[in-house]
Amino acid sequence: MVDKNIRIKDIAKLAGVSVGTVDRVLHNRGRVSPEALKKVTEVMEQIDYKPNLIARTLGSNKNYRIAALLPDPKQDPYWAQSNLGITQAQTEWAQYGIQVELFLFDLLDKSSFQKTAHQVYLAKPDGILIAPIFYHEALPIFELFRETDIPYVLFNTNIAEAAPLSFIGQNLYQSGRVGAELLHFGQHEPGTLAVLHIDEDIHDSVHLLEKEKGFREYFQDKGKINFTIIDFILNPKDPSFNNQLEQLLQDNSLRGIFVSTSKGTAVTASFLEKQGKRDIRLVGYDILEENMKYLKSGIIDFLINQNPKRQASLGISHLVNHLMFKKGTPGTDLFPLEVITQQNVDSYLGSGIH
Amino acid sequence: MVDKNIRIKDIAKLAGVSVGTVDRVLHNRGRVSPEALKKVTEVMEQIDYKPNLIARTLGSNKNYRIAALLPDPKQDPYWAQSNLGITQAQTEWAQYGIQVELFLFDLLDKSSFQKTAHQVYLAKPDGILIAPIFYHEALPIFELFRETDIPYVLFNTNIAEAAPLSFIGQNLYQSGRVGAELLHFGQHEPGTLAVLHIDEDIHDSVHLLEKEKGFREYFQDKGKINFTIIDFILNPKDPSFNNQLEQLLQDNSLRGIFVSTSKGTAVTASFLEKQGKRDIRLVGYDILEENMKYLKSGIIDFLINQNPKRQASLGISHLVNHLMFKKGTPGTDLFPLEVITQQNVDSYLGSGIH
DNA sequence: AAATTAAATGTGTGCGCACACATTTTAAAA
DNA sequence: TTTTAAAATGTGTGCGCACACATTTAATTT
Repeated sequence: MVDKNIRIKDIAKLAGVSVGTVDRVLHNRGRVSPEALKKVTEVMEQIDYKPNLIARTLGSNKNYRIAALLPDPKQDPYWAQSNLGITQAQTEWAQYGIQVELFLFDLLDKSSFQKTAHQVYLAKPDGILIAPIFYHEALPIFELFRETDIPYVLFNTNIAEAAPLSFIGQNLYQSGRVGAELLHFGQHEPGTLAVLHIDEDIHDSVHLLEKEKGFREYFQDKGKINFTIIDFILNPKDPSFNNQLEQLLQDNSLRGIFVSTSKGTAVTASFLEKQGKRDIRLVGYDILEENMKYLKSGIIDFLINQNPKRQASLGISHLVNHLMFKKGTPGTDLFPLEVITQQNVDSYLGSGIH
Repeated sequence: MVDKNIRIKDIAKLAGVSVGTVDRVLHNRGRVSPEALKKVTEVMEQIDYKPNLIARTLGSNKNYRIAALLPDPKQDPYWAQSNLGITQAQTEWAQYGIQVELFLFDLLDKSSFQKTAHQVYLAKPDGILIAPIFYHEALPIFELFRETDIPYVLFNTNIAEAAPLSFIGQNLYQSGRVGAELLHFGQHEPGTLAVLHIDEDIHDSVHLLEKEKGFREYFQDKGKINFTIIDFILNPKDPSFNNQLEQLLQDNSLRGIFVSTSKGTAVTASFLEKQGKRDIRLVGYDILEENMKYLKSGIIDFLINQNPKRQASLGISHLVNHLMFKKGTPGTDLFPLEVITQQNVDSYLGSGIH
């Protein structure tokens, strides 16, 4: 038997007050005399009290409702992954009185985002997880959330002005640099490198351009002037989409393509396969079913994993930590820029936690 | 307010017995009549009861002692990382009455391993985390542990006959394949590829040869006969060590080197730097301080991260889950084969969980 | 049938905390 | 000074579970 951890009761005894008073000081609920406050804080300074989070949760037997606001998973396999992460977190925390309500909006419709966000507001949840992919529409929503003092966690897309409880995502600039590095690696011949932003909507152009910035600056820093970098913003729904890609392939000095979106990666890979262009290096995003197929067949060379599933599940966990355990959460949680190859992709599929 | 989770009390009411009886059934402590047992199990089958793990820990207010058996962290930065993971887990769980005792042995001395393992046995801990790097010496130790019914978790090195609570580590064969892939990538010229096993002791030769097997089979599967693969087992303490490496570099068809150990990676990188050989691709293991330096300067091209820190901390967590929460743990927890590059290495340093 | 023992079942307490509520102390008003 | 209100402090209960212990019931023995 070793020295047990210090309890509230111990602090109370040391300070010569009751547990109630200590409790009031700890949670600054007021109704404490200056003298009592002084005595308790003095003890607290000497002893480093770590509340038993397990007992805390049990003691305050509350039920929390968390709202998750994200694009409809049916529209995009990327968001389907995010949704999976939320479902996973949901079942994990269900037994502790945490319920997660899904609020889905149309990926291609800004007004749908606004409308659904308002529904979240009206539902008055205890915490919110949000993927704010529409910058301008999101700003007033955050104002709303702040008014009601509901803590909110951002994931996937960061918005500087949001001031959330925490942001979970990746460093997009650095992500672009990694993409550049992977395209550049072992390329000895000079030539052209293309950056493709393939999206049905231009909503997160800022988002994508951040990656491109990193991509370009990588080469600037390397001082490699023997590569010409070109970029395109393409809409796969556009009738001229295929033509545009074909035109790109006309350039037979084309060495590699960096696609900034997960969906675009599969589209480009499919196109390259049909054209029989196996010598052009392709770097894209995320371990989606389709991407994995092309990775294994060698069309895609590298994927950068954004880990949407874990981003979402960790977002819920952060809210739970904040609400239930009253634990501090990191302001920003930047995920590693995981490089996925043909040979290591399977090792990423197994365990969910990593 | 939603439907709360089912409690033991609820099951008792449904089965028409007392909570004590349900408790006895749940933990099969015996002293239950066949009829009562039947009634309870019937209810249990209909209702899927999930015990409140939080209340469980609080209820059985036990203190657990966990022993961690691993090489002395002072001998090797790799094991220093493992040790860090243990320290981290230690502080995380300390407030819940979990204490972790370190048992360190000499990395180069098998008898030291045996002796220290015996000390662990005599200490009679409630759980054991062990890095069984000496195969033959470890086998009888496991026998001992099994006799006393102390649960033990293996990390770093897997031993098929060990039958542990769980193993935490990586698929070494696949790791070798990833190494091969990274060496092969973008190599158009035929030439020689070297596999280097650099270790002061040959203890985990099996361990290392598994990586080499994966490495070789990668090329066999690709049908690439334009690469000659050679391998060396080297001891950095050997006076002829430098000579042997120099001889290797004589071969100017040498395209790349795959080093199977983390320490060996730094040693090789240092050698290549001194020789001014920047055109030879180098793939090694782990984000150690020294390796990072060579990665950033471009001597090392890729590192495969074994994540010793997380392996160790997760090992402790698994034991805690087993002992304290009575949760099931996965029999094997294979970590992803993380590919570390110049551009993504920093993203791995920040957050500890990932 | 009463006494003894064993098996089965039920009850009560505490883990550390949060929070409602009771009680005491102090200050302000009558 | 007594009454009333407000502020400060203390006490008690429950969260869900594990586990020790008390009680009841059944099976043996005397």
